[in-house]
Amino acid sequence: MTEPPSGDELLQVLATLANPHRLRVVATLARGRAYVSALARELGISRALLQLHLKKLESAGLVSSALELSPDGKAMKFYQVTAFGYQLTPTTIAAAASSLTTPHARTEEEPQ
Amino acid sequence: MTEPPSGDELLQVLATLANPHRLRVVATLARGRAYVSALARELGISRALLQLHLKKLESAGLVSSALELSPDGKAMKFYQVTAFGYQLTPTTIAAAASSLTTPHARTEEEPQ
DNA sequence: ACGACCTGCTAGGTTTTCTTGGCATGTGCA
DNA sequence: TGCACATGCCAAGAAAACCTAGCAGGTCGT
Repeated sequence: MTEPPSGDELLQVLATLANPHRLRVVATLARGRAYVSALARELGISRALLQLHLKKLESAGLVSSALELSPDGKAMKFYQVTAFGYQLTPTTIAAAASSLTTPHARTEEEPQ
Repeated sequence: MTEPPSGDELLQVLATLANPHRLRVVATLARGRAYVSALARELGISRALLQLHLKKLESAGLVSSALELSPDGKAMKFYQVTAFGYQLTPTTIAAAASSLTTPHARTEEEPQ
């Protein structure tokens, strides 16, 4: 993204991409859209597993989906990558980290 | 980095940065080097926990350390960020994913 | 000797993530 | 009707990550 992401957004993107399956999903979709079952076959993983990974990728905004009807009437859900772009440097991380919502038990602060 | 990272390298970097504590560590070190105990106090986390995070960061090549002796003879381990830079786009991910060696990621040896 | 600093390690429990297998829905076609 | 294909969801075990508490070592100054 052109504007710097919030800490939480960056964290979600990083956590989402930090998985070999999801990395492959993004890589495969980068070469063209595909529907779930076909993608599962191409990647050699189960459909249930792929769906969970796609769910995470979509909730992180890295892929998007569109439910379409094939010519023979079957419902098929197509996924495609979004045009995301994140720069990972000490500086960009420093900027994002300042807006992290602390998941910290001890220093839990209340908005006064 | 300037040349495209391997899939495994990218995966390790992503997994390492996908943690709020480690994100804060990088952010803090980006403003200047620091030694472990001081960094732990500044971040408000235990030293043991910080050391584990620093270990991961260093093994991913995101920070580096140098053991130095303070003027009064105490050994202090200073950490600093490396000048890393990773671009995260569908294209760069597609390039990296082709060199992934982990469908089920079991590069660890069994404890015995 | 003691307290205040610095470092490093690890066993253990908790929490989160990952993965499988099953079951549900629906369509089209022989 | 039965088969092949598409979708979705969830329970529960397996695996990995996380964090704490406690141990060890060291130097310095009072």
